[in-house]
Amino acid sequence: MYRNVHPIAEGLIRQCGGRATAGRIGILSVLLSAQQAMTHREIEQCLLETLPLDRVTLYRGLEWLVAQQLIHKVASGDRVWRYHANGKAYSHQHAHFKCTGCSQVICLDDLPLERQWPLPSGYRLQEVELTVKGLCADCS
Amino acid sequence: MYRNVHPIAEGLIRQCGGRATAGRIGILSVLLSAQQAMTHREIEQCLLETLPLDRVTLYRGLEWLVAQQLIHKVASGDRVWRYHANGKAYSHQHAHFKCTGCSQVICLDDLPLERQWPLPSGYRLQEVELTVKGLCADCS
DNA sequence: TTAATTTGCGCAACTTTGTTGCATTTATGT
DNA sequence: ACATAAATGCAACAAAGTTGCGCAAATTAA
Repeated sequence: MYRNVHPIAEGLIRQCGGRATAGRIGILSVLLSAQQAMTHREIEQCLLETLPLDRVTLYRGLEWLVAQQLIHKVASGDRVWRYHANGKAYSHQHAHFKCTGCSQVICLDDLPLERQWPLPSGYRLQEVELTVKGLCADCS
Repeated sequence: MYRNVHPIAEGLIRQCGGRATAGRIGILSVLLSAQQAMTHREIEQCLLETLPLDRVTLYRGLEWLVAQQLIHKVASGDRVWRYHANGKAYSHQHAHFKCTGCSQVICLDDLPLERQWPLPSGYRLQEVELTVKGLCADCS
């Protein structure tokens, strides 16, 4: 399935001036064709048959892709990072929904985070991390 | 400093019908007199001289206090739980601010979380986790 | 096309955060 | 003070993530 996006992934990586290695292309392809944010584990599992990568390589690949802003990291409250490809739709700040049933994480684009958040005086806002938890359509 | 709150902590624990052990009283006292949410590490460090607790005991003490709703857990995106005493002000859902400079976490009571969050149809909301990141007055 | 160089990969070992099982100790009601 | 249920401490384990280093592969230069 996600093989279709290989050329796209490779193009994106080359545009960043980085080496287009099998690992990076594979990782980015998985994330590009994923519907939700994925954990390190899930990505590893997904690549297991076609491209078995070392844990460390996967971590470093993800780290690099985040640095290039091709993907972004999501902290969803269970001490595990999740990763999601940055489509045009996701280049801005956005909230996430985490299903307490199946643990899947999706992006909520409709939630406006660019509003004013009242902070104590002297405090400066940099980023807003909003995770709505609940049950998805399948689990409820 | 936090010795003053020992009797208060003990009272709160007894009200829950739990054993008033030195460990629980110590942990709750630290959190009651803390200005921000604290990590397991910070609490351990804080008790080191007066009441050196086993790591596991501390984890279990915190777990119990959370179950009794005397304290609450905060997930602040760095894979580390933080704990904060539940004053009256904190018994409702509220947001947190995490300083990207000094990593301290404070509670933001003014942010209304009880508003409507637009979710996909079929999705049911359970809980909202909102962390605003930025620089605190000291770090900016 | 080949050689040189830079960059990424894989392995092993380590760290941090948190959990589980079990024997011992302690708080509390009688 | 005594019995007992519950909390503690120890050891071992587990998951997520990081670091160092030699080797291999992707670019670049020749």
